Amino acid sequence: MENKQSLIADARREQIIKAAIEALAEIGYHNTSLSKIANKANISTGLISYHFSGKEDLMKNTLMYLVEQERAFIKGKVEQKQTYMEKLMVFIEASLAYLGTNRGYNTALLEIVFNARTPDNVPYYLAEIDDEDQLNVLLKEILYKGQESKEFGDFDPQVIAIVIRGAISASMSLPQNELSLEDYSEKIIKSVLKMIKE
Amino acid sequence: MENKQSLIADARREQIIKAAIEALAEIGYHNTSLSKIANKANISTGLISYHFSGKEDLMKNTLMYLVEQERAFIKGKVEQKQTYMEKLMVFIEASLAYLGTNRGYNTALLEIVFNARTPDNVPYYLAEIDDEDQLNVLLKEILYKGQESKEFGDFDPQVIAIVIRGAISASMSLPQNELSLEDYSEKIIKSVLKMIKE
Amino acid sequence: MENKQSLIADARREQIIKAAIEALAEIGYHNTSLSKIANKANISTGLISYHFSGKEDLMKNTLMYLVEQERAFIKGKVEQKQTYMEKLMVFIEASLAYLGTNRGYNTALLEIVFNARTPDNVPYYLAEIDDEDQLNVLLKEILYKGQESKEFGDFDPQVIAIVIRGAISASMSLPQNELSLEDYSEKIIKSVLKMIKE
Amino acid sequence: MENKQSLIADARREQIIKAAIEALAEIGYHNTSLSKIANKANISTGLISYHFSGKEDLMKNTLMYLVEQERAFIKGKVEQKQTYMEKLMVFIEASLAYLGTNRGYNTALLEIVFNARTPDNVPYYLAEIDDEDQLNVLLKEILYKGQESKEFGDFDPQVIAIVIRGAISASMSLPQNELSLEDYSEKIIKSVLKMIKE
DNA sequence: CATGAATGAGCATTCATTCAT
DNA sequence: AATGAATGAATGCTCATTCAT
Repeated sequence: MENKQSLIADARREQIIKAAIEALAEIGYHNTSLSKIANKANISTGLISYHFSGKEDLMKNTLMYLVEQERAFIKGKVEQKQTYMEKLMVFIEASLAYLGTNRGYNTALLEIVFNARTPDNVPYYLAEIDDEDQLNVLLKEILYKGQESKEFGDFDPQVIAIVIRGAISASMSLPQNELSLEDYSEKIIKSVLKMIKE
Repeated sequence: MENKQSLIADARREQIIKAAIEALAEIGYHNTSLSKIANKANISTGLISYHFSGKEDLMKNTLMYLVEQERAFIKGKVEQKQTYMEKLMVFIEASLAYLGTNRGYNTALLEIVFNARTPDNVPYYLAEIDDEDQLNVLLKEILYKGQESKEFGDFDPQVIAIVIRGAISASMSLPQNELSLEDYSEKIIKSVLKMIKE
Repeated sequence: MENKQSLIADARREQIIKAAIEALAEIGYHNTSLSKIANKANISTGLISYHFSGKEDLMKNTLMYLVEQERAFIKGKVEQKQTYMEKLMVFIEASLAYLGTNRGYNTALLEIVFNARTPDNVPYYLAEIDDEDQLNVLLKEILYKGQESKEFGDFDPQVIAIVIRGAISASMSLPQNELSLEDYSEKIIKSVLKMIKE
Repeated sequence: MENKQSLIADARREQIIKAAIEALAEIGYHNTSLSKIANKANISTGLISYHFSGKEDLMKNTLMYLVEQERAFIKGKVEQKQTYMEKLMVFIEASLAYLGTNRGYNTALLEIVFNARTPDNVPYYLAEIDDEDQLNVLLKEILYKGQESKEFGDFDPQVIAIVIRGAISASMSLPQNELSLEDYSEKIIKSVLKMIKE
């Protein structure tokens, strides 16, 4: 019985989260009210408050959902490769591809990260939210092990990780007409290789 | 007469903008109301509406102010150098230094860019607001002319510009205790040099 | 269940409308704010916005309510009469009586008609709001059928309708001490009869 | 010196009043703010407060101006006629013609009469504003003297005056496409003659 | 006589949240 | 589990008025 109810509850929660993502992508964080989300999900406002302890809780859960989607996609691609060089290349490729194909998800994520704040008013983009960003952990691991296995040369993995992730994020502000995502991907990889080469 | 009055108005506008920056940095865009700004500036809410046509107008002007501060600082440093190699290095150095010493200004800028929207609901971070980001123009110029003068090797200036600016932005999320800004700056420069070397 | 809830909502809407009428009659349209109406109804301001989409919507509904009250009263009296002559006389009589006994309602109606504007800024008193004024339709019908049945003589029903309704409206500005409503009613009827006599 | 200043002041007052009339006709009383009037007149808001003791004072003066314009026009026409019958006919004709040619003025007048209130919150349309409406006095005089001179039959001049003025006011809500003002004028006169005939 | 800076109150509206049902 | 009625606070904004210059 509890199981069944829990299933219903879980489905409801996901339904609400998906409605939230849609709203965030379309109208942005600060126009996204609980009642607009409720509208999109065809449920009552009160029901959201029943399933989430408040707006902040909903946003935190939505963010976790979005992060998990991206992480799973990229991790899946990386695990299919053997060498760290390949893993690194596919990490960059997959990251850019995910951003390219899931504009809405990415917009929603940005809206939350740059707008939501913890109860003590720290913005998410500065907060050391729970466990350290898992994609960063993955990337640093690739770089570190690539050095250990002598595939890569000498560099500070933490710094290079930041540079790579910066380059990926920056792709968002690419002038879309001048440079295709594929070209950008290729060129970024080439540049990164120069940085990590022996 | 007009001059004097205009000076008063200009001073007021700057006072309001500075109060807005403070508020943005402290409590974030979506908690920053006109009345909180007015409070900080010790003036009435209505006076803000008298000097700016609305909240959006105030935010746009605040953004312009912030961008101009940063641009002036960095451009000043760059112009003191002769070779493009030096110009590039000081561009990165100055950018990171500015971010390090003006956390509040940078936070305020981010809050606006990622939260404000044009009247037709396009977020600033996607909108092709006014002329293309002037710092980007400056950076691309350095890279381009450095290639022409044979100081730099072969690469796509636009892509490298994005990577560099991504690395600079990403410095914001540096784990502050593990790596000093100076170290980061040095290491970034070293990595960048690898990318642009002949 | 739905029925019960809907009844609650309907009762609330009528309560709000009645509070609006009171406020309009007492302090006039442009001093009648939602919060003053809320105060009169002992509810919160937000609740008005919950039941009506905005001030204009509330005013439109209030106007419809007022018009319907008057129409129902007069139409009821008219239907009790057989000949068109009698119908016409009772139309005038009832109109004046309604105005006399429901000063507040009539004031509220005037306040709305002469102050409210459609979203495109057309005043209600010029706008071809919904169907043509139903009382006018009723009056013109009486005049027209009275001509057909040879009870009345020859005249333009539309013009006479305007004159009659003008005379009724003008009663509002009667110097109340010099001439009683009953006397006025009687004299108006006598004059009107002269106009429509064969 | 005083004379010259007074002339300037008078011109200023008229300029402000004319700007007010324009604003009232275009956007209605409740959207007409002092600053919008000031804008139209190309002067500062404060100057209006200098020449009029407040918004109510300005509106009262604007109303007086409008009433005087209409009164002068109609009285001029009436005085050119000799018999009371002719005077009556031209009174109606001129009233309707004035309304037809001065829509803006008439709209402004309505906006004031139905929106402005005395300091003790009595609406102008109910207030026994200063001297009794001068056009009403003129009309009653025509009717009364016409009876004395045996041109007209027996009726209550006050009641007939109200009816006539009601008919004139009602012309405002004439369906403009179906009936021309000239036709209406002619038909009204014919009907009125029936009422006052011996 | 005229300006423009400034105030403070009031406005309609939206929102997150609560609660009885 | 779910609804919809209700609250009270907050928001951006406009306004009539005042006042030093």
